[in-house]
Amino acid sequence: MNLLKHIRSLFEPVLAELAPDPAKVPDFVGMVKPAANAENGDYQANFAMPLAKILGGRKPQEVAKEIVAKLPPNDILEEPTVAGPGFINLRVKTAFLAKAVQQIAIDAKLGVEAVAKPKTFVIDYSGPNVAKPLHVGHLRSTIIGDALTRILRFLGHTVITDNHLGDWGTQFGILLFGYKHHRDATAFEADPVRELARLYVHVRGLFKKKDDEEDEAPIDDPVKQECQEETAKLHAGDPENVALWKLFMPACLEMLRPIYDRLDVKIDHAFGESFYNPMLPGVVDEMLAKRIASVSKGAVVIPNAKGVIPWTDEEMKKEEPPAIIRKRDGAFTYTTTDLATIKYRAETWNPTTMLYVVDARQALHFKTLFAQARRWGYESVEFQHIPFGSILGEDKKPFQTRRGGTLELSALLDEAVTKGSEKYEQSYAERKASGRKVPDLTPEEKADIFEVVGIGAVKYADLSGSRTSDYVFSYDKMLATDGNTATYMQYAYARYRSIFREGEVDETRFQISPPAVIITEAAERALAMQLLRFPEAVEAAAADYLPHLITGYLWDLAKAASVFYESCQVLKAPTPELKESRLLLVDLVGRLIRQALDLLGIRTVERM
RNA sequence: GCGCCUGUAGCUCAACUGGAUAGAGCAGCAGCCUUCUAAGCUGCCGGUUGUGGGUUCGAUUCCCACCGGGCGUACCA
Repeated sequence: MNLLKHIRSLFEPVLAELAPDPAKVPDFVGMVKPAANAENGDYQANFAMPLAKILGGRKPQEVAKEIVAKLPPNDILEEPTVAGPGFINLRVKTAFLAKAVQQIAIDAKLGVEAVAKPKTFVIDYSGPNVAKPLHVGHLRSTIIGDALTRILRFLGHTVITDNHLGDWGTQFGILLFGYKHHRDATAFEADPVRELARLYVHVRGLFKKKDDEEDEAPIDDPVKQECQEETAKLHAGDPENVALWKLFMPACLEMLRPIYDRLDVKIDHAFGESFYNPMLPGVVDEMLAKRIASVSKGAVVIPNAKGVIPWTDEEMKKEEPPAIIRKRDGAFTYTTTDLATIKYRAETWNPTTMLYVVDARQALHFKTLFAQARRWGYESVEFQHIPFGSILGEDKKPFQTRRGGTLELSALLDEAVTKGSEKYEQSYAERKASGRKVPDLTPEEKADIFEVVGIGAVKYADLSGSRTSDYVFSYDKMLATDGNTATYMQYAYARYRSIFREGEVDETRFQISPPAVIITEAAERALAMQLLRFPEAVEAAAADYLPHLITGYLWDLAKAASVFYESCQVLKAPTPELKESRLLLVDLVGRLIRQALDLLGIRTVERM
């Protein structure tokens, strides 16, 4: 049950009666919100002020009082109070809280209801180039895309994920060149994945570097030119190169496996660029036939989002550029591939919505693409670019290795796991030395903790900031044990879980027959309130594709749980009934932390 | 030039999309362990929300101008 929605629905009939324009009622209903300040209650309604104005300058306080008086009888809210310029302060009845908390205990989804009208989403994310290791640039797309997938599915939507692989690009030229000139035949036979990875790195090493800071070779680099020729031959259908491409592909896909496994990311499909390659001429023909595309300067272009193709130099300065779908030399572009992809996805899965979790820098590309795809015949599909900011180093410059190259994702994760393990071991030793309780852990359990903590830290850091802004990557900050971090949540989880071991309590029984919830202390009430807000957080996160609303919820939950845990004894509670009630609260905190982290793709451990 | 994003405490970030006295964490200061895991908790200090206008009962949020930062601007993806 979504408590906020529930309360809003109480006001709806009253507002419908009062508001002159029925179309405005949902806006007013939406002005019931969580209280900004807990001293003012649990929720607050802010619609009296604007409503008073519409009603011809009545006094807001009077309007507020009238609404309160007309509120239907219910067992949810205490008598609302009117304060300040006309705020209506709402306090949920404690008895209702207690009952509602008991109810979510038997719900596997902890109060989150399936949406009334499930949508079908196709989500495009991650999109690595095969034959090339994943690097830091793929991190955000992969993590955010995976989190959104989990969140939308949790709400009951159908989500189809499709990894738009770069499997037809210049990186294959590098492999083809390497295979032809530098391969170790026995090594390839024994382990093609490893040998191809070696060849890729080896050939990249043969490129002349522009300077030490850049990973790019100059255009006139002889090795690079040969690689490009190999790519061109592949695209032209050269039998030898096509055969080699087919030979390489399974190994290339295999190279991606470990990193996705490690990130706990599963993507349903992987229709890459190569899959769409045969469809590209048809796309261009169709666009020309429908008179959407035109020939400009030897290339075939589609108009910008405003439907304009700038022709003169003057226009080009003012207008957004068109998008090229066939270059002067006859080659197609990624816009062409994206159009073919839209067509295929629309025809195959008939989705309501297509999401593209892609770097904010490609905003213009998607703006143009979506506008023309609508004209092309897909106006009923909701297209959404889900942009995100760049990852910056602590120097505020694009995140790179110390030597300036792009950092491989596996190395980044290794570093996070290593740093996490060092911190953990140090803390573990200190805790033990000062006589505190620490769990006895096998080396395997410890290794698992390090992995869970390290990967979790990277993901949580990425997801906890607002999606659209750039974020500064810092191992120290993400692995901090205090503050809004994965480590903090994971530790809190382990701590609360330990109560059941300590008290030899089988907490699984709470899911079948939860005890009555007794709320006496302020900390218990505040925690109960927070336990019930999970649906609000999940629904808000899904509505705007903002995972950080879930980390925000987690943080609020964790703080409420801390206060409760410090001020209320659980195992030594004054009465058996209170002990049961508090055990249930602790169990729910644990389940909520685990579930919320799971929606973000982050794991927990039972002991740490 | 045009367009998009961005500017909040010393640092890293929030602020539920227009609501009440702008909140957290770190850093700094002062406290809490004969233990339900102290990787924890409590309190204090810290702000002209880049600047100046406007819209209105009310602006960090919306509009305009300016300043600073980032990114994008047709044959790479």
